[in-house]
Amino acid sequence: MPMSLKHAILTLLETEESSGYDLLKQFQSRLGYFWNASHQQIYAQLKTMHADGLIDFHIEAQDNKPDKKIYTLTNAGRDALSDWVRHPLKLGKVNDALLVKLYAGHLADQSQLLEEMKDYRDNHQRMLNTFRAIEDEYRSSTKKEQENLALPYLTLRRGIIGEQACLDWADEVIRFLKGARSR
Amino acid sequence: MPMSLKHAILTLLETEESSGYDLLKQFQSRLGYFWNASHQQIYAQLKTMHADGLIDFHIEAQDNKPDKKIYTLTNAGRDALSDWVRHPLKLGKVNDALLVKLYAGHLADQSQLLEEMKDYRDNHQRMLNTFRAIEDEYRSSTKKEQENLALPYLTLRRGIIGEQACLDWADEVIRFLKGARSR
DNA sequence: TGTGCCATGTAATGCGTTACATGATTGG
DNA sequence: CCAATCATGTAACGCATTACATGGCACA
Repeated sequence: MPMSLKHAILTLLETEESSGYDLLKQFQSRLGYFWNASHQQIYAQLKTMHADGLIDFHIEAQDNKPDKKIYTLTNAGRDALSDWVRHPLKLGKVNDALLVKLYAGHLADQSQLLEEMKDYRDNHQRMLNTFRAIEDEYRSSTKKEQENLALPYLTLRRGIIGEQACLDWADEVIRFLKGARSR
Repeated sequence: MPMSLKHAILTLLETEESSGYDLLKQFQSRLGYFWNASHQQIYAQLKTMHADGLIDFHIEAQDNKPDKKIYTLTNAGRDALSDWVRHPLKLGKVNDALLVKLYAGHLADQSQLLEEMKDYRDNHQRMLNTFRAIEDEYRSSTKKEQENLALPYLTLRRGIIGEQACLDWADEVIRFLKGARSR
C-alpha cells in the first residue's frame, strides 16, 4: 500500500464534494498540517482518478467566475478509501534539510545560521497561532459538533504539539548559537 | 535552491570519506532522524555527483569482502556545499499519511485504528530510546569532544524533542480511542 | 496600471520506490 | 541449509517541482 495524494483527496471528497481549487484551498488552510499539494499536482491527480473511475464530476457555472468542475466519490472511490484506511501504514520518512544544514553548520556564518533559525522559529510560531485559533473555535462549538469533529480535532492536536516541539527546539538552538557567538 | 540527497551526502563526505554502503549505514543509524535514503538512491546519486565533478573515488580492496569505492569531496564539491549552506531554505512540507487516515477514521474499525496508533507509539518510543542512548554517550564524552560535536548534537536534540512530541500526541489519541470504544 | 484572487491546465525535469540482479562470507 | 551482512548496481514507474500558459474580475 503506497500512500499518496490520492487518498488525501478521497478523504476530503468523502466529507464534501469539491473542485480542484476547493481542495487546494483546504490543503492550504486548515489541513496544511497533514497534507500539502500544489494545484498542478491536484489537477493531474483528479484527472487520473477520474480515468480510474474513483471519482465523477459535473460542471457548475458561476456568475462572474470561471466554471468549476465539482468532483464526487463513486462507489469504487468509496471502496478504495475504506480499503486503504483498513491497511496499516509504514512509518513516514524524515528528510529534514534544516538539520543537514545545521550538521554542516561549521561551513557557514554563525550569524547567518542564527537568522535562519529565527525565521524558522517565526514560521512555526505563526503556524502554531493559526492552529490555536482553530482549536479555540472548536472548543467553543457545541458538544454535538465537537463529537462530529473529534477525529479532525485529533489531527489538529498533532499540529499543535508538533509546532510547540519545533519552537522548543528552535529556542534551544538559538540559545546555543548566541552563546557561541559571544565566545 | 532545491534540497536533495546531494547536500546530505556532501555533508557526510565533508566529515569523512565513505563508500555508498557506509553512507547508507550512517543514514540508517545515527542520522536516521534527519535524512533517509535507500541504497539504490545513494548509488545513483553518487554516480551523477561524480559525473558532475563534485566527488572523486578510489577503489579499496578488502580481505573476504567485496571491493569498496571510497568517495571524497573535490574542491567543487566543497564549494557547492558551502554555497548551499549559505542559502536559506524553504520550510519543509508536511505530508503525513497517518493524519489523513485518522481524519477518515470513521470509515475504519476503532480497534484497528487503536492498534495502528499503538504501533506508531511503539516505533517512536524505540526511536526515542535510541536517541537517548546516543545523548548519554555524548554527555559522558570529554568537553573537547562535546565542543566538536555541538552542532550534530543539536540535530539529535531535534530528534529527541520531536519523538517526545509524537509520544505525547499518540497517548492523547489512544486515550480518546479507548474512551470512544467504551461508549 | 498593477496586484491578487478565481479556475484550469501542459511539459519537462528531478526525486523516490519497487522490483530485479549478482555474488561472497559469517553465524546459527 | 538458511538467513543476514557486505557491496554494488539497473529498469520501470510513480510522485513532486518548476516553468509556462490562459483569461476574467475586483480593488487600489
